[in-house]
Amino acid sequence: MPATIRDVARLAGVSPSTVSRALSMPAVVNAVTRARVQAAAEQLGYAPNRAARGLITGRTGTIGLVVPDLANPFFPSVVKGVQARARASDVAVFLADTDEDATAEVGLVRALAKQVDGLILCSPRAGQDELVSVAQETTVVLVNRLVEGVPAVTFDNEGGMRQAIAHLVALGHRRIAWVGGPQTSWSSAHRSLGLNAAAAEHGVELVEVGHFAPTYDGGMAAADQAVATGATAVVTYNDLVAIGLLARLHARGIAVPEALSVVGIDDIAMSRMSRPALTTVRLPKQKAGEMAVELLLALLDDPDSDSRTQGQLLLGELIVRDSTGVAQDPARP
Amino acid sequence: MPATIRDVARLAGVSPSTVSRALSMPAVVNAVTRARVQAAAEQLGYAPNRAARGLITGRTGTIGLVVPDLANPFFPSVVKGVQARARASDVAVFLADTDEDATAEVGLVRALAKQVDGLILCSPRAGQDELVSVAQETTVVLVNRLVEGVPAVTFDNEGGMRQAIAHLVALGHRRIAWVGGPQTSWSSAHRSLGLNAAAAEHGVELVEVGHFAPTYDGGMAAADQAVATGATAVVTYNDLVAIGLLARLHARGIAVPEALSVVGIDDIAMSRMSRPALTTVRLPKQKAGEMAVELLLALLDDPDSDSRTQGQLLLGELIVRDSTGVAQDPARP
DNA sequence: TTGAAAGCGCTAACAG
DNA sequence: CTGTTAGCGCTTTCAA
Repeated sequence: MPATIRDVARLAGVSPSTVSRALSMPAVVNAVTRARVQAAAEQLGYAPNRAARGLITGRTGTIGLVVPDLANPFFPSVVKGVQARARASDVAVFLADTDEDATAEVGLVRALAKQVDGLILCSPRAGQDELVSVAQETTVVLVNRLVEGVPAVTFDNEGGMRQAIAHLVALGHRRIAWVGGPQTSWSSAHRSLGLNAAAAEHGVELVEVGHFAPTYDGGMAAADQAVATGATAVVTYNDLVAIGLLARLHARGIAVPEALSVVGIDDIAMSRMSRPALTTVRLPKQKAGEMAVELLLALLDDPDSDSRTQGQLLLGELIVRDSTGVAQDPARP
Repeated sequence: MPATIRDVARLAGVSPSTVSRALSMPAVVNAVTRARVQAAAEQLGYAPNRAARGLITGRTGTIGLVVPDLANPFFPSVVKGVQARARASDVAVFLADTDEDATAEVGLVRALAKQVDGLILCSPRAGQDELVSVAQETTVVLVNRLVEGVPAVTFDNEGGMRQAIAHLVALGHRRIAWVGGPQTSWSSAHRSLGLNAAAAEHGVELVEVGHFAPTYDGGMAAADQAVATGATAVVTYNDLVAIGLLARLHARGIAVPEALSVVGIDDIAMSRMSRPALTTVRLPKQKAGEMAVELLLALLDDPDSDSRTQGQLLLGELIVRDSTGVAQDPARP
């Protein structure tokens, strides 16, 4: 039986409204009354009932976070960031995992929307139109996805790919393969763009070897095609794919980095632990989660804030490990 | 401006209470009225306001889930299970990550407790007394931790260890090392117990090499001591430790499984991907999450249910991969 | 600066 | 089976 505001009021010898004010607009009540109220609240271990407050303010103090698959190590990092930042502002987080099901995602989002002040959708699989329509009904912040008119926190895919190419070119690679992610993936498309642009700038060849699942098995599947391109280096859609690719190369006896260099993207914890350790473009995943909350809270406080159109762009950082090395000189085979 | 129960009532030409009943106790209202109400609700896209409902029923339709560290691949699996099962019963999940901070954990749990119907604490780091005290204030289900009088879903550590030992003994190992987890870890203690019992039964030696962080780095740190025991096989606190240990063994040029066999516990996704692939005891992590929700909901419906005392014990399953092999015959060195 | 009163949206008695 | 009434705990006018 938790204490109510009336219990506090009675104990402090004031009215409930004064208690309410003393606690949420302290500036507006007399210092000594305020002290008395605070003491009473303390003594009773009073905490306002959020449901009751929400009923009247229309705010729940809760945000929703939707991710495609927690088993993908990319997402727990983002979730941690969201959590941490949300807690700092005393907002609770509803978490939902869609299991990579774009259809279920939309339903889930709509259901969640009614219970929260705002939503963070991380790498949503839904179509653009659906996202726009959801964004019209609720305050939404996207992470790792850009949709016209919807606020978002994204990674600088182009810049990251530019760094990867610069690194490989510096090592002497002249023919580089790209193992793309899912056909519909927003980030895969942008990574490809950045790669092509950077390759063109450096005057090196970029060979795309199609689309694969963003998983270990996807990487296993992609390996042989990557090898067949004759490239001396491969960049993959993400680290999981790179690690799968590494496994298949090992099975085939193809040495990394001696015969083929491999670069991943994300810098998940596993990348450090792979053999050889994986060169990758680190994305500030946790930071992205934090910024998404920040943006969402700002939007909630001031819906007309121009962050609505702007969003945030987070830079990636090239992490060089053992999976990239010097290309053989093609003149001396 | 979402539709309220009065909007629906007006459109259906009935009173708000009838709408309420038609929607939450359909059996008790006339079929044709019910149909009319349902149609009206549908048409207006009506969804009951949970806060308002909670205010009166005292139920929020929300449970809290607390984990020590989402970055540890064990936990996302549990979370997925919790999610899935909770969604099936239309309850939302508040997720909190304590960052392995036992002190913060208690505060977080207490704060969360006021906003939810019940709590699931996964591998809590808090002390036994604190857990008991929390359990007195709220409905709590523990996962992967046993505390007298608090309902729990746990894994059969003893049984799992028995399987691991049986496997190693069958391969000819006679001296087996155990790399323990954190000193205060409930599961580490029980795994040690099971290992010792099984070793005794089989008449083989078990050597404990102390306590290490339950991480990749912990495994790196443990490797040399494990080797120094002269054991031909090592069982580690968890897969992450095993994989770190594998890395250090590789660096030292110690072949696995030829020179040393390694067994992990958990079967995280990474275990399949390690080189060599890791033999491990698979724990039904997702299942544990599902069962925890199930138990919690049962307790919520019937607080006197005797599941309170019982809890659930989930069995582990030995998964044999390449990291275990036949021991050398000590007679023929 | 404080109190009284009204009401957020819903459900639970209690009549009818 | 259905409507009326009251009230969950809180915030917010409106007066004092």
